[in-house]
Amino acid sequence: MTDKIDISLQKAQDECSRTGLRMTDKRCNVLKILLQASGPLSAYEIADQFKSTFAESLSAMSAYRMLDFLMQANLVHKLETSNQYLACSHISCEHKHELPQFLICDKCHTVKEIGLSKQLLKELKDSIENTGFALSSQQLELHGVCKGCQLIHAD
Amino acid sequence: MTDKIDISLQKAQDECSRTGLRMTDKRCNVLKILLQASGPLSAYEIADQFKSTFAESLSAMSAYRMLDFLMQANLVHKLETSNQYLACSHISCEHKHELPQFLICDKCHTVKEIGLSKQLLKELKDSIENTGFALSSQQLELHGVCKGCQLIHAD
DNA sequence: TATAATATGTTATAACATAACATTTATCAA
DNA sequence: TTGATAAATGTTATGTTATAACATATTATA
Ligand SMILES: [Zn+2]
Ligand SMILES: [Zn+2]
Ligand SMILES: [Zn+2]
Ligand SMILES: [Zn+2]
Repeated sequence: MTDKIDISLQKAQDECSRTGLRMTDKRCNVLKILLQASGPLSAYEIADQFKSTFAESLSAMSAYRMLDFLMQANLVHKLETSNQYLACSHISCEHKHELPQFLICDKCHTVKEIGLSKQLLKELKDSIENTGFALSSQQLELHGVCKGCQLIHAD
Repeated sequence: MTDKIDISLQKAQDECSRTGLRMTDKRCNVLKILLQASGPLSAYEIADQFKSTFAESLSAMSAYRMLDFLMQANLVHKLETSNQYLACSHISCEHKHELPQFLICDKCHTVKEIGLSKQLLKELKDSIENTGFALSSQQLELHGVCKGCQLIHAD
């Protein structure tokens, strides 16, 4: 049985072939680590996990370079508010996002990549661009407390 | 003539007195540097400017502590996407913000603290909280290119 | 195969942030 | 006023995140 991670890796490979990007083994394994991770990881954590998972060295410097590649390929996002990296949730589906949006739980540190309504995003975009400011495709990072943690830490 | 910076400093003092927060000379001078700055500054830049402006030492460690205080007092904001600090634009007015919003120009690095409409913020908040996620008062940091830079760097 | 371009390895260092403990200054009860 | 306490600041060390610079290896392609 091929699981979701394998499907995502295959899709990532295919997409890179199609667009002429070079998905090397190491880059693929960095992506694999992020796909398997239960939450976002720092570049140094990724390098450490790479070493223990694949019994192969990877310097933090290399991790940063591979993350840069994966971000350019839209396979990985960086959380700018926490300096961590995560695999895009939409690799295995066809869903394309112009403006990724993340809900970050400050208790358990899980991150949910959500899709706000087109309507709402349009209003937000219009409202900002009316001031003359040209938005680059930047993401929304919203912090708070997830459902699970609200139940646990009810105080 | 008392300028806007002096008014802001006075207001900050008053507000601290009222709420029992201790606004020391050093803290006040850190705020002054941010009020005078043409853009957001890193903690280390603040320490450097403090030294040259007031001919008095300030370690980066102290700068961080004073920034923490000023943020708690809602006089200073931190840009989480660039690790920089700036004075709140609304010290001298009565305007209170629950969710500060920043437009950050990636060319000239100026930052504008804006106020999106209550209506739009409510829609955004509702839309997120419908997923069960409880937003903490987090800010929006939106990157792009400001009006001025669009004219200059038209390419 | 020779050449160039790209990817990765390696070392050093810059930039951002916190920990831990000492000293000074402010607050307040006796 | 003074002594105890708490808060602020000084100081040093260290942890964390990120980039620079140059060497070597791998891949593409002419
Ligand atoms: Zn995504
Ligand atoms: Zn949670
Ligand atoms: Zn503000
Ligand atoms: Zn600009």
